[in-house]
Amino acid sequence: MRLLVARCSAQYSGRLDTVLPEALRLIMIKEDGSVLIHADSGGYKPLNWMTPPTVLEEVGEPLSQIVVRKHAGRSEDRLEITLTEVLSDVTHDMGLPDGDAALAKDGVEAHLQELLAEQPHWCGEGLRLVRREWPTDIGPVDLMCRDADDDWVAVEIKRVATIESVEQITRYLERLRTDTQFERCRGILAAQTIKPQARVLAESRGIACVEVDLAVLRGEREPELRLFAA
Amino acid sequence: MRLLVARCSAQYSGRLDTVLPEALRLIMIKEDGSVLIHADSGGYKPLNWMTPPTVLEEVGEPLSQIVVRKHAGRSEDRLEITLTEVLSDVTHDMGLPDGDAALAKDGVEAHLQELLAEQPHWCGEGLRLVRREWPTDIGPVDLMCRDADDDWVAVEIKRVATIESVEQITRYLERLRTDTQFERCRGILAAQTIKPQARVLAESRGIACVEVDLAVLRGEREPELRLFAA
DNA sequence: AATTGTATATCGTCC
DNA sequence: GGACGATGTACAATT
Repeated sequence: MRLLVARCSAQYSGRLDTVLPEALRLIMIKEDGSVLIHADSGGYKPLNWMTPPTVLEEVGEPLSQIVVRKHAGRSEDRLEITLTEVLSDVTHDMGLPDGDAALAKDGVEAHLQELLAEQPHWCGEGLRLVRREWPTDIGPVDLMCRDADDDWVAVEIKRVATIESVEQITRYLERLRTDTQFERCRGILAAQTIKPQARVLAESRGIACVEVDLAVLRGEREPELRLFAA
Repeated sequence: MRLLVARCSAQYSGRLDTVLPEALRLIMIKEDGSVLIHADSGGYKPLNWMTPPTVLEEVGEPLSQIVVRKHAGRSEDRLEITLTEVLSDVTHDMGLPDGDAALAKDGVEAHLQELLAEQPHWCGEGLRLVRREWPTDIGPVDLMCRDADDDWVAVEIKRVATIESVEQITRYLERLRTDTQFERCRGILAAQTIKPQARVLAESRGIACVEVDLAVLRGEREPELRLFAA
């Protein structure tokens, strides 16, 4: 990894065009060809960047320009960095990327689905799981269940439920209900958070909304009711 | 900006939980409290990060741990970085952020809308603009026009048009057509690129598709027809 | 290669 | 401050 601290300007041309006026910034060049320009503020996102695969070209001695090229579909992406003053230029050998050192995540939608599959009653009282990833010809229903009356219930699971989530389960229900077996099939939208507009749309379509809590699902916390029971 | 090259592991707990095993990485600490952990590959995105406002705590001499805290809603986000070997630790004073040095973008959806508002004929022959951002109670229609027959035409503008774009203009048309004044209102989807599936869906719904070229809209290039006229 | 779906999405803007 | 929409979304999984 090469780290350049330099006064620089940049021009990007690709999906759109950008101009970055001159200022002091960090230029990060990774072993795999990634190039990132970071300001000393602004969080997460680089001002300009290029993801691999790239071709780098260095111009001048001392270094006065870096051109990063990339083939993107039929045209070419190009990032041109002009350096007017290099304050620091160090390269660190950070070794080969270690596959074991990958980031492990916990608590994403897949986990939510696992937990709700094990405990479908959090989606609705009396629910029993029939199958996860129930196939339809427009995609799989996250959980297919039956309720206490033995009626079918399709559950769509999201970390954050939006209008689009409601459209999705609506499509599934529409599809399922063409089959007489499922013509009474109900829909439930289960999510860690449900956007207000999604809730309104869902309920206007007779789709129930359930907000679920990961910690509760894991048994790490009692349901909210108990908070007031003390 | 402080740049640490160190063998480190990290744990994040917030919207989800992540574990990052030990390896050699770059830790970037910005003046505004941003903290980013980058590997020597993988492009744009840090493995872990925290956006401002944050509270940083450094533990040990020599440095053996950095704890980054942040209030996120009702709970707390926490990033804990454990350092086992620090290879480099340099701080660069990069001066105050210069407002003039902000990134300037060109060619985003807003520009497309401006240009098409000035030259609506690129959306369809004989079109005249009535109003940009025509309000409906489910959101604004990008351009509301009338055609040569004085019929209404709603135009949805996208940089890249997808199925979702078709759904969006469909919702608008549905809404508009409930008003007898607009019951014959047509729809046009204008974009720099239109995904094949979006085109099929749009045309099956009687919504016209127009691919527009920024350079042509700006008069920097003749329309494609001329390319073959030489 | 193209499409789909998720994201600690991030980041504006508007209300 | 919350909700909504655009993003050079990025990125992975799947067809």
